[in-house]
Amino acid sequence: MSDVPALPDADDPRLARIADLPDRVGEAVLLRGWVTGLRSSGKIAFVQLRDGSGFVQAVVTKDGVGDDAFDAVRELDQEAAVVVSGTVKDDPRAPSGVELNADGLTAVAPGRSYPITPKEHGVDFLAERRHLHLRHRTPFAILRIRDTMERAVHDFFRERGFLRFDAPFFMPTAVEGTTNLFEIDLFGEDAAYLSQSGQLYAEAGALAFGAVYTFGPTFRAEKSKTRRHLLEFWMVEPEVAWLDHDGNVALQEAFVAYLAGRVLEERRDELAMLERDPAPLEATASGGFLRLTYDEALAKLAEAGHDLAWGDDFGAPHETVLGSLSDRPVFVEAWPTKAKAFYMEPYPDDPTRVKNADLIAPEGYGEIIGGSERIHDLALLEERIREHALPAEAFQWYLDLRRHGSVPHAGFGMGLERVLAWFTGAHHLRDVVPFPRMLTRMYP
RNA sequence: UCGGCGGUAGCUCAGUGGUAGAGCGAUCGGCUGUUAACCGAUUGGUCGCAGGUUCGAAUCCUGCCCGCCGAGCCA
Repeated sequence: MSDVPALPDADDPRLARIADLPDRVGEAVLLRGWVTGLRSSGKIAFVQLRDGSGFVQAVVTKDGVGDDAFDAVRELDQEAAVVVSGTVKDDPRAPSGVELNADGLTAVAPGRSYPITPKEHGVDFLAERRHLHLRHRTPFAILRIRDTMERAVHDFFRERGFLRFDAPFFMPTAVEGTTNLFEIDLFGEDAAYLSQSGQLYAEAGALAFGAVYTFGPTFRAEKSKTRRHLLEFWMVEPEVAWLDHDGNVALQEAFVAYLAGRVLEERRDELAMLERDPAPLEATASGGFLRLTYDEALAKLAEAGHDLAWGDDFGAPHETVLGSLSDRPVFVEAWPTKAKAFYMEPYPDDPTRVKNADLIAPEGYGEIIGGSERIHDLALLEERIREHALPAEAFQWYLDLRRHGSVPHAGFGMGLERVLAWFTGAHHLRDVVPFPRMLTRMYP
């Protein structure tokens, strides 16, 4: 490979990341990156660069680098890999405040007719090239915010003494009878399913460790084709022994407020790149979420012209109405028992309602959390399993949790992508995952 | 699964019965401060697939494929 130019040593003190350039004004640096755009005239060229940490413009003049080098710069194409040397310079005309006065530029690899040109592209075109689209500004900003949120999830629970507790992804049966599951062939023996929730296992963890959380991918074989659905998404599921419904709601509010706060702390620039108004995140970070009972929500919906019967579940349009009641998420509590999952604890003075809450995001992003106090009485749980026609033998281990030292406990599940999409103002959940998995998209 | 919309140049789209179009991109040339630069030239086609109606179909009809948005279900 004699045509590959010599690369700088990894310990060369001049090596810099674009993100660090504002701290190195006046220094001679080396950047390793890729060309995102190029404009030139006869004697000056503007090379747009990215290096994974940020974006910056290098200015190359014919006088500065010589005729041959200048001509070589003008030959660069989009996504050519380059090593650029130069001096960092303050410049108010630059979006990031700095740019690079280049005195040398080495092409490492050509971009070779890079397909994602500076031009509007359709959803399918970009999805087909997701592996390349990741290099561009919008995915760059969103996935950096995703990284911050994932770290914040762990920090939040660690600071509160929770144990990270990994639930299995292969499951012997459905957690809830209603949802469609992906079936896996296990050597022709009994079928297994991909996990749609780690909750039942997290309950075992809560009774073993006090407070645990799971965080991992979750699979739903629903033929949903809306901006709020993926076949594979990431869910956070805390579960806490001795926690009651009110404590559960308080935990959820503190958690979502913390996530919003961390994004505001660490990713202001990325929100700005996305032209996302930070105001809803600021409101959310301060807590104080609106709490409605199911009955109050029904009344609000009736005022908005949506007449539902008591016991009906809410559809997407109804969630949008409820989410628009506040500039931060809205809790809907005390749902009809018959509309909810078998494991939810009923109110002792009104068994037609359960101690649960859904948390609905503003701006039409839908439900971001579902949580409840769990049934801890053995006889009641056995009765519910029968009522829901669930296979009792598969739930014996789950019933054991009620046979041996059962205590009240509660938890919830938060869909990471729903929250992330709302925080970033993304149009679709597929935009907030590196490689989204959908009904119509399994490549790349 | 159901409903609505769509598939024409590399990309985004216009074209509703009579010679296949525009902008952008790409290529070449020009320009010393550009930010989706600008100016000039060049390059561009299995009109989703199959069948039908017609003198003639991108355009009308039938079937199929694919995608987008939504509903249901859910986070």
